[in-house]
Amino acid sequence: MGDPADQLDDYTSDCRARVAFEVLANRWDSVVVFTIAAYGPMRPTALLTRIGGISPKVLNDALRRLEYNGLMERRPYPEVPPRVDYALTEAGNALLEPMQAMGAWASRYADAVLDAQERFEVREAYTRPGAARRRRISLPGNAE
Amino acid sequence: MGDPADQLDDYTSDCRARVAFEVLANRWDSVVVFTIAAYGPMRPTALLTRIGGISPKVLNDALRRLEYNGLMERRPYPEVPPRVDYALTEAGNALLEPMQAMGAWASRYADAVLDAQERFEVREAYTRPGAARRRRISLPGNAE
DNA sequence: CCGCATCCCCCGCGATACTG
DNA sequence: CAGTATCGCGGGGGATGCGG
Repeated sequence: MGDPADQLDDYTSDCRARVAFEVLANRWDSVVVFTIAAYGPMRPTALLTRIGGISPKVLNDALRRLEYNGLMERRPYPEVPPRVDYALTEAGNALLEPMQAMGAWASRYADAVLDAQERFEVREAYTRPGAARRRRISLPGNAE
Repeated sequence: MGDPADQLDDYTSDCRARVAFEVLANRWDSVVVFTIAAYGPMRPTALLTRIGGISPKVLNDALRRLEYNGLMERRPYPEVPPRVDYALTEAGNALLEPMQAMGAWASRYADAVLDAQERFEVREAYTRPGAARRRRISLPGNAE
């Protein structure tokens, strides 16, 4: 864990390291993983209320994608009414620690990011009046 | 760094931790950050050849987005022909360690991810013949 | 050499409505 | 309750061409 170049071939040749970011690249995937890591296997409805602000369809998309990527296991029970829950796989569990490292970075630098966006927009408005809007990072307190 | 619930409020309330993933959510952003972390400030053309497989336009998009998010600093020189280079900010540098943690996970589990995708598709072909194609993680050795 | 302007495609998000 | 079917929208990836 010293020289960044140690992992560099992972990017320039076959980019293996990128896999870690791609499996969490979508908006809700990391939220779902983290929630289940914190509370254990959960049913979709529980996730809906626990997370908040996510629709059933989008949650289902996320769960299937996580299953597809091997981070989550779907566990259906042969009952009626239907019951299912989702649990982390070994790979999903192993991802938790790196995710916490990213989270620690965020709690330290999230304000810096938002400030940078703010200053960038001011600067751009001055030098390029007609500039296209950029994609801000959307936080609940951030909503327009 | 023990209980995942310690960071959980970051997700359910204002989702601060998500910022860390959003700033690297796009395909090339992590590659660019990592390359510059390894080799120091670089000019766009150098990045183009070093990284490979990325077009000038897409690289420029990535650089501007990274600048917008406060991870990179654009440093133009008043010369002709024009010269520019990009360097990591403090926030960008601080991101390197968490990124390496993610990279370590990837080198351990990337194959598991690809296997999971493979098995998922086989399973799905059996139970849902008309299923829509899913978005595979694209690696150079992976290209169709 | 830098990077902007276009154009196209794909896909995730989100809302809504419906079935077993 | 779990999951699917649609539809619209927005935005990134990629290719190409132009201008400072």
